[in-house]
Amino acid sequence: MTLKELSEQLNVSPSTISRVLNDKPGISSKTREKVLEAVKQTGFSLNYAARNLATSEPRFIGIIGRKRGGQQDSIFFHHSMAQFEEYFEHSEYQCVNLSVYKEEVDFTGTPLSVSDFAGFIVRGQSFPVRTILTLKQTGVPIILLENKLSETNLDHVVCEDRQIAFDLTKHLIDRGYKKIVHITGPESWYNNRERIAGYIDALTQAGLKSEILSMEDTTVDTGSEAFERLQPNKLEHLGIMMVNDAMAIGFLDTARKRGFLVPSDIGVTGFDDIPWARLAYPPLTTARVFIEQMGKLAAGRLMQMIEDPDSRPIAIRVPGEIIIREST
Amino acid sequence: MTLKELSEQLNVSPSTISRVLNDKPGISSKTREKVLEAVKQTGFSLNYAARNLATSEPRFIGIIGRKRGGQQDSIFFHHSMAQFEEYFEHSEYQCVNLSVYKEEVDFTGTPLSVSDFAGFIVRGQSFPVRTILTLKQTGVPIILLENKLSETNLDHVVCEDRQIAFDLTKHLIDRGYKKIVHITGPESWYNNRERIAGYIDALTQAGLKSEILSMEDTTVDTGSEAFERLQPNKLEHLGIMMVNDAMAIGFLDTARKRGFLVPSDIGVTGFDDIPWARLAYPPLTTARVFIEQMGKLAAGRLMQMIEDPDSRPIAIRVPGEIIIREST
DNA sequence: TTGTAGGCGTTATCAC
DNA sequence: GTGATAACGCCTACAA
Repeated sequence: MTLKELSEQLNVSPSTISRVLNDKPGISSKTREKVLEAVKQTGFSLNYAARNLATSEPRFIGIIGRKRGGQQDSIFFHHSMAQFEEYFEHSEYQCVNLSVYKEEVDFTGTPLSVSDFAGFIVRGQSFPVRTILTLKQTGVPIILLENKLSETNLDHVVCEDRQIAFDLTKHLIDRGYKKIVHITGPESWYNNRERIAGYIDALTQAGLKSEILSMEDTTVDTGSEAFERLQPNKLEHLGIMMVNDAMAIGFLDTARKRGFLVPSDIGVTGFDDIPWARLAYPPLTTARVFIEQMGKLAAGRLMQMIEDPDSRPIAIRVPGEIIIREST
Repeated sequence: MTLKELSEQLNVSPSTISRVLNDKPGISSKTREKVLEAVKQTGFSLNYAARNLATSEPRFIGIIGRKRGGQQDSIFFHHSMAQFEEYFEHSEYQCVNLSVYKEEVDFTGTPLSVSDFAGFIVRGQSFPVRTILTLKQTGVPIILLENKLSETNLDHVVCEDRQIAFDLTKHLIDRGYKKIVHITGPESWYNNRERIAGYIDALTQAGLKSEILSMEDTTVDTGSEAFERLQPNKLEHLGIMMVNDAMAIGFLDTARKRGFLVPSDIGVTGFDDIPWARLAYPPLTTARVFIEQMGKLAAGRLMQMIEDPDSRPIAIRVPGEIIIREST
């Protein structure tokens, strides 16, 4: 059904209905109610295409992340996606997931183009800076979630990576581990760099020497691999501050297979508190990151940016929470 | 840039460019190439809204599932979503996730309406039949993934739930467990019913008595709870055929805490082979379900249905693969 | 407070 | 083979 058809039924003009449906002023409450009632009865809804053609106001929110095919990302993906969708549900915006396996966001051959987007949420680390900068040049508001760019001023929502890493490291020190190693992923990722800084802060404060092992990725498998590369011996009484839970769980698994006792021979901390962390054996000491809250904050801030395109970029930082279990 | 603007640059009419871009016949290869070249140069792309308004051809694929807030769903969600998106990437269609917490799909207040959708993929179990039937009445092609409706003939992609459940149960019998219990979720879910059938098939064949415990949900927590409800004793030499991995992992965790040895006191099998199954302690015997492949099949079949709306509904069934680890 | 008319960018139909 | 023209359904001046 079209506006015109409905208007004929109601003996009003299409514009009147349009005004009611767009909450425009200057309509008598009597007609307004009559229209609203009829809309409800008939289940009428405005045609997106026609509407967008007339106003050229974009109605989509693009959620962008890089798919890495790994399992460790799926929980974060799911939880933050759910927050975005919930936030924009029944708003005038529709979320669309634009995550790609490649390094570029590419609309060719796609029904949508950049001009259909009111804003973008860019999730996570594994995106080249160049790609984000290209996106920025479109002029569409962008907010980064779990990332931050030093190259340019972009709104972003991150957790207090550095502080949390500091706290975790300090916890290992307090537990009395002799040598404390940090195992991390690519240093091109913002949060890895921050966590390294927090680790070093804590060691420096305690007068200990730092040792960092960087892996190519941050999966369960690279966690296992890290154990093999490290070749720990029990006398070292090692404390491991892992950059995330998935790696920590892989590390724990291999340590157990090699006959190491956790936490007595080696202590391990994770980062994120994914649902499986408490089910690891032994249950993983880690830091809870409030990803749902962060997702909601990102969506809310993006909405502000859309409504007020001139607002200056801000940083939103969400604290974490250390959760001590039996792996330390 | 608009078609008209581009046409002025090129000294051809808008219709000509439109024809080229839509692969219509009746264009000299010279003009065709000239246009294609200019489009590439300028990065021009057709306006979705205008295009849709003119053709009224829907360009969206709706992915529908019910969000349950649990973690156990996220891996399946992520993996199948990734397959849909990959399949429709650079097609004329755009995937949109319409998953909801409620029981209805509701477009009110949303920029999109039913008429924007070329097809729907309905994922998983936790949707009332009524909702799916309502959706069906729109006339838009629908395919069910990991579900099947006896109420009506709908295309669907499922795994061989019954056969796999049979194989898992048989494995427990072969391992010599005395009493074999099946722990499942709501019987309103298609795959739970199928798995129960497979379990009973195997027990009947072996001349054993069945015992089924149904829980409200199929999460890690309900897995733990199932252990408490069952109150096993070691003399029973129990084999547990769990309806999924998450529950099995919860069960294992609690069993260990209560001092039970797996697999000697109790044997446990999962279902799905989620990435965490091999990391459970002990590593979980389970059945691998090829969710990526199933997602791709669903997308492909939906595409066929869109192209040929009269094709008769079919069932696609994908076998699983038993993976024996140390929990049995 | 309400109605009328023109235009948004594309496609389809018809004419050349 | 190509160009003109009329829709598609909605919004927004402007008119009443």
